Amino acid sequence: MTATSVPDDVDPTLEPDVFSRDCASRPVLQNATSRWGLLALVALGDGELRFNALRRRVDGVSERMLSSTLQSLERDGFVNRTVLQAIPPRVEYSLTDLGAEVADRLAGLIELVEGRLPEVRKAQDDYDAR
Amino acid sequence: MTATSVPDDVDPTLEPDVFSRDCASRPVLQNATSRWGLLALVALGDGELRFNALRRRVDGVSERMLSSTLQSLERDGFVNRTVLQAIPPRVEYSLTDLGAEVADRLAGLIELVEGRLPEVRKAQDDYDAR
DNA sequence: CAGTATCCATTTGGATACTG
DNA sequence: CAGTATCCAAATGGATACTG
Repeated sequence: MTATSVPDDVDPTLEPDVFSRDCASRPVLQNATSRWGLLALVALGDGELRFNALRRRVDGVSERMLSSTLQSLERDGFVNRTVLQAIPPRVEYSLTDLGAEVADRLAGLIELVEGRLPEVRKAQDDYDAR
Repeated sequence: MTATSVPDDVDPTLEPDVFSRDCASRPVLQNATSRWGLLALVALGDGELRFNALRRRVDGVSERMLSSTLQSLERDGFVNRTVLQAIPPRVEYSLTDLGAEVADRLAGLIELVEGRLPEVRKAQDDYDAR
């Protein structure tokens, strides 16, 4: 065994391991799977959308939360923000290549959960009945 | 067109649509993709674990959060909780069939994000440099 | 239209101590 | 060992009003 002063699970440049406390992938995953992040990514998977169109699609999201969610997704490289010079202002949101891959996986997850929802409801009813 | 007093996007028994505000799949997805729910599910994908073993695997989770996370996952039918009568007490956590399918998808998502982490870091640096 | 600013309520989450 | 109970700090999230 060789002695080392650099434990793998703290070095951010080698072999990311999400199970380690400080892994950089954790906050990225949280942005992508957050309440509104997940829905925004999947909504954009069907094509680019402007701010208010996206807000209508993601039913229930406030302006503030959609705005900050999109900023996080843009920062992580999942979403492109394109400002079109015009009056009134137009801003188009679209997925990057990476964002599209993430969105595909999330769409699969949603499809799975929606499809098995009766099973989930049953489990919930059984659990609550105890 | 036929008149109806039951809009599809509010009736919870037909065609769940996650984009609708009251869709029952939303809280289920949030439990599965929450900060600790995602890690617990994927950790259990490698085999059943006892409470403290799971806690060690999911680095950084508190007892309280792991406990409440597991309760949510059990309620939704993703996790089985088995109490083995013994002293000291033993409780085994494992995935249901549905939980295993969800965990597979989440593991794929994690693998994707970990693998593309350099790309994400680059995007973050570019964004922060503005 | 596409946000930002402000304020406030709710939720989440962590530390610690304790129990069967 | 496998939790629960309590307390408190911080983050999340919503409503509303306002701006370029």
